[in-house]
Amino acid sequence: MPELPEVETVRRILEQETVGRQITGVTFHDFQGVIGDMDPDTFRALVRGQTLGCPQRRGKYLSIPLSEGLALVIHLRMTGRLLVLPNDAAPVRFEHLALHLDSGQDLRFADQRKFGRVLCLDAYSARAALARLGPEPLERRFSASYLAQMASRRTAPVKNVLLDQRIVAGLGNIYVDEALFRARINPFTPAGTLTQDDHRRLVRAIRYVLRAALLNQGTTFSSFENPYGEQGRNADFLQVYGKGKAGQRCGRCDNELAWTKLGGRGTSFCPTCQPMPTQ
DNA sequence: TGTTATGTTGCCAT
DNA sequence: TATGGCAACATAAC
Repeated sequence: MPELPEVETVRRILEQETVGRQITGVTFHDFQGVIGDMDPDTFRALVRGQTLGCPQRRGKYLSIPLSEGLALVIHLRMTGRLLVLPNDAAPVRFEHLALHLDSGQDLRFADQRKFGRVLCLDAYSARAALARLGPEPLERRFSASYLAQMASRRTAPVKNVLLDQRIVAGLGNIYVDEALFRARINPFTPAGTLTQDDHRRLVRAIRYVLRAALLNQGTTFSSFENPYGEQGRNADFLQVYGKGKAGQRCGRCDNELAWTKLGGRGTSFCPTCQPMPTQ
C-alpha cells in the first residue's frame, strides 16, 4: 500500500516525465467521483491548457502545481496507481481518469477500490488540505523530543499514534510495524509510557526503514507499482510485516512472530524482541 | 459458496 | 480532546 516511500517513488518518476507538459485533454471513465464533488466538465475546463509544475509530496499526498494558481492534489489511498503511458495505449484495468499531455503521453489514474482521489484545488484549498499533517519523518522537525511531546500522557497504543497523520505524516501499516520491530518496542505500549531512549530509538528506526524502502523504490506487497508499471523491491527486506500471520520466525531471535489486530489493522511483531513493558 | 481480511482517511459516537 | 469503531470499495484467500 502506498506510504511515504511508495508515494515518493511515484513523485520522482513524475518529476522526470511530466514537468512542463501541457494538458491537452481529459478522459473520464466509469467512476467520475475520482475528482471528488467537482463536475467533470468544470474539471475539464479548469485543467485543459494548463502546464504541469514540479510534483511535490507531503506525507502520502502528491500535489502537482498547475499554472494559474491551481494544483492537482492526489491521494492513492490503498490501491490507487498513477501511470505514464502513450496517448494511444488502451485504458488499464480500473482506470478512472486520463490526462492527455502534449508529450504524446498520458498521466492515468487507476484505482481498484475507488478510494483514491485526484482533486483540482485552488492554492488556498490545496494548502488547507495539507495543513493538518504532522512533520515529515525524514526532516529534522521530527525528533525524539517532538515525539516525546506528542506521546506525552497519551494512553493509546504507540502504533495508533504513529499511524496518526497529524502526529507524523507518511507512515502506514507496513513501516510502522517495521519501525517498531527495529526499535524493539511492543506496538501495544501506551504511547505516554515510552522512555526517552524509546523515543530516540523509534525516531531512528522510522528513518532507517523509510530510507531503506526509498532506496528499494517502495514495497510491493499486493498492488503497488510505479508509473512505469514496475514493482518495488523492498518486500524482500521486510522483517515482520505480513509474516506474523503465516507463523514465520523472527530474523533476530528465531522465535515465532505473532499476529493480532490493533486499531482495526493487522499487526505483526515479535513477542520476544518486542515484549510488553512490565506494568 | 459464503465469509473474512486487506488498509487509508474521514466521520461519528462515546 | 482522546479514543475507538466503522464506512467507503473490490478482490483474493480461506
